[in-house]
Amino acid sequence: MNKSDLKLIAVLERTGGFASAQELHQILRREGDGIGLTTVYRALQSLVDDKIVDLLRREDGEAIYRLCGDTHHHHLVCKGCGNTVEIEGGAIEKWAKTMAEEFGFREVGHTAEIFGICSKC
Amino acid sequence: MNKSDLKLIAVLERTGGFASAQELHQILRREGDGIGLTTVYRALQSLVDDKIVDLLRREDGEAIYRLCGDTHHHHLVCKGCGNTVEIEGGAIEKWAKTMAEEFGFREVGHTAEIFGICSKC
DNA sequence: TCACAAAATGGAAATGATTATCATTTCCAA
DNA sequence: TTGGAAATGATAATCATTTCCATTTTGTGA
Ligand SMILES: [Zn+2]
Ligand SMILES: [Zn+2]
Ligand SMILES: [Zn+2]
Ligand SMILES: [Zn+2]
Repeated sequence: MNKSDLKLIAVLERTGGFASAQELHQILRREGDGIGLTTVYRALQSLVDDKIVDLLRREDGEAIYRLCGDTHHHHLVCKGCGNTVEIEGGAIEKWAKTMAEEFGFREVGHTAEIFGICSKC
Repeated sequence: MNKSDLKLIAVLERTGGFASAQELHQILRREGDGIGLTTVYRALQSLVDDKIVDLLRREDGEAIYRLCGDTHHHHLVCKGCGNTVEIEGGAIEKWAKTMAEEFGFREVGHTAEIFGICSKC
């Protein structure tokens, strides 16, 4: 956990929601921080490894990042404003386990996200 | 539905599982078909629009495609061999709907995939 | 405080998937 | 047959991400 990691955590806290590496880099630059894009990518990768931020993908495949709680969870994301709610996925966990057993899969993981338009939008 | 679309459907039928645009292009080229990469991308995009193929993403964000049934469903994918099972997600559908209602979201969609190691691997 | 190795940093170039252009070819209905 | 629309594919352009590498910063023992 070095200086750059902390900078990224700070900006993610400030912005909330998901943002891409490029966007986070621009924000920091705009604020006068001379951090390099390479360092932004490195810090984000490190934070993902440490499970401090979530990585998921926009529809076009671009990686987006968000500060997250420390427990396994899923997201409800607004396609309008990007507002995000962390939700708990009891039903999913059970479903994934059941399906995996039924078909004889092991070392099982899963992804599940919900997206729509929030009440404000 | 033009000639190229049919070629792509044919090769996807033959290979089964997911493959990237680049991989599908290589396969066709290897078989002597002079189809261009551009056309492969166009055909795949068109098939996705028509809901004839599924588009999902590798961990690195690369798009992968697979011929699929015509009803809403999810996937159980082997990380070893790529073998894929279409599964039905009743629990997910209910979960997504419930969560969306609880937080006042509308026009709701969702993604859910399970991945692991199949019994053969 | 000083010297020095390890870690961190950032700019530039490389990579690789996807998309945009555009000239040419194929289709097809009149 | 013919004129225009649709399809095609080579090439170039985009754009996110990674690699490389030289420089700077940091930490530590003498
Ligand atoms: Zn919203
Ligand atoms: Zn889960
Ligand atoms: Zn397998
Ligand atoms: Zn579903």
